[in-house]
Amino acid sequence: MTLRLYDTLTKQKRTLEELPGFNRNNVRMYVCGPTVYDYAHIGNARPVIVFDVLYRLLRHLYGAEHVTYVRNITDIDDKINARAAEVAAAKGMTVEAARAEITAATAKQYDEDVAALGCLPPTHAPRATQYVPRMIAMIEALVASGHAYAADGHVLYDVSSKPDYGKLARRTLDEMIAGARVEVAPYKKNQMDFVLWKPSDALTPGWDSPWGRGRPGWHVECSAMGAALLGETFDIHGGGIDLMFPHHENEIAQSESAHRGHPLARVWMHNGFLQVEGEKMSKSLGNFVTIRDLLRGWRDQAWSGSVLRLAMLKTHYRQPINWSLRTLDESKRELSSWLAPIERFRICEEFDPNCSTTVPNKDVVSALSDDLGTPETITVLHSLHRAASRGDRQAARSLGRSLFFLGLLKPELVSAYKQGVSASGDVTDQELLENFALAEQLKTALLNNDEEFKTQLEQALEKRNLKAAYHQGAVILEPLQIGQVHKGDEIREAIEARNAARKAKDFKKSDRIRDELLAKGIVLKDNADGTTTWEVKR
RNA sequence: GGCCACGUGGCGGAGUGGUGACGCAACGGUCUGCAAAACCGUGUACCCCGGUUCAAUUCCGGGCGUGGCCUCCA
Repeated sequence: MTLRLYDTLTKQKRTLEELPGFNRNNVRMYVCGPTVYDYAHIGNARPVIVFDVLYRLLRHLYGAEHVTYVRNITDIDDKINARAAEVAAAKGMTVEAARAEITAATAKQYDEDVAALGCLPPTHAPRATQYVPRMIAMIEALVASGHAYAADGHVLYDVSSKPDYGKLARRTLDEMIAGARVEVAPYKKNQMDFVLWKPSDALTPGWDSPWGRGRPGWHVECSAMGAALLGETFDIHGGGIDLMFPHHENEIAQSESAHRGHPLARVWMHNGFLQVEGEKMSKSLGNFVTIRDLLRGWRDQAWSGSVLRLAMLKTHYRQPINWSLRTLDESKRELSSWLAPIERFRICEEFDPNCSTTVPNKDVVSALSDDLGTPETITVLHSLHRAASRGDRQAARSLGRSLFFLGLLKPELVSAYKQGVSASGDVTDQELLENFALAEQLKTALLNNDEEFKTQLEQALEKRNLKAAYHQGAVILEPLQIGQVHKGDEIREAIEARNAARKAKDFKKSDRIRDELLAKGIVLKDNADGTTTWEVKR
């Protein structure tokens, strides 16, 4: 299987294995991670999910031990500093302590959010603060080679020192200057020169350097971390399309200049933007949605991380995506329909919940190998589902494995199946997903010591005849003990009474029972095998 | 103002120079006492105007619309 990926730098699909220097025993990917000063929003979720799928594909193609994935955490940043100054003043602590507190808490939240979306942890998640000496060394090298200059406490990259500056954004220096709308700092030689190092005052976190106490510029953080963990040239560099300029352009300039012209990445990948209900997502428009919001409940519904993930993968990663309730709802429907045969054939029992990967269907691999064709992948899943629904156990197995591979079927969900949550016969896949979403929320509540939210969720579970058991940070849902009076028993009794009436051909009575349940929002289904199941009316 | 994407049926969303992916919804059918579910089946879609071509939704040019970048931003 050859992997082809669209390279933003050359504007064409490249076959990874044919690129000079590619080594299948050492495949390296760098993706720009979050700046940790606030909750991650669903726009942030897109690259994380997209590149997680790529990471999984690379592990499958080349072996997990041969793939290194770095996703950094930016914990040096002026937005963070601004917030740190506020917190420091309010709590009477140093700015450095405040900065550390804010970034640690936000990074933890980020990890939880991303895990809920079914993403594997990257091989390395370096923090900028751990690499300041590397950054200083890189800046010194740039000054020494004439690509950078110190001025007025700052160190700036000299864009005129690199003739091909602008090659990623496909803009010449003249075009950039023509379009620029920013005031030019007086110490800059060229208008487009960007900061590698800037001075910090007493109220701003800073590190000692040859140019005085200061802090690195944003772009150099990624260049230094990438080089430290992946070497001068690596295979794939990813991120959102909005980072293409200036961030990635500047990374290229710095890294290539510091590394004797060696290219930074063999392939540059950029995911498209996300809108909410057709509008740009912004706090001022009031349509700003964080990952956390969605997992806790959005538009009066709890959404499982798997549903969000599927909704994100329905659109090809380079296309713009419109985030809407309708798409989420459809994703939920599709995912639950896929789970039906998996449950019926007890496919999950074949999986090892501790195994992070499993062998997917070959058509899935083939679709993904053509520039991450997730829409085509979903088509494959549908056709497997169709075959499985017709009774093809092999197809059900392949579907299950593929969903597992794609991160759409999580080990925890497998555990839930194994725990028999769905085996009682009166829980549908639809509900199972909802239960699972509750379990995920519960996990979040636990991690945040949010007792109120936890109690609220436990009550919601109780209404569904479930209770939560906690084992080493994992949440496992278990059916309530038999003997307790709960809704499920009432429904079961009603179903039994109705089936008795049906047997006696007293359809008037049986229909009345069904109507009574319907009035309570319970829909009955008489299955082909003679059993009767119920679900909550949609 | 400069640069760049995108515009496909009721909805989501692929793809292609010439027999209408795929899903959701809708409609018809099969099955079951009836429903529901499940299964089977059903669609004269490619923003507008020119051009190239035997043939364009697909290529080229122009227009309109939406969005992004040029400033922190996934």
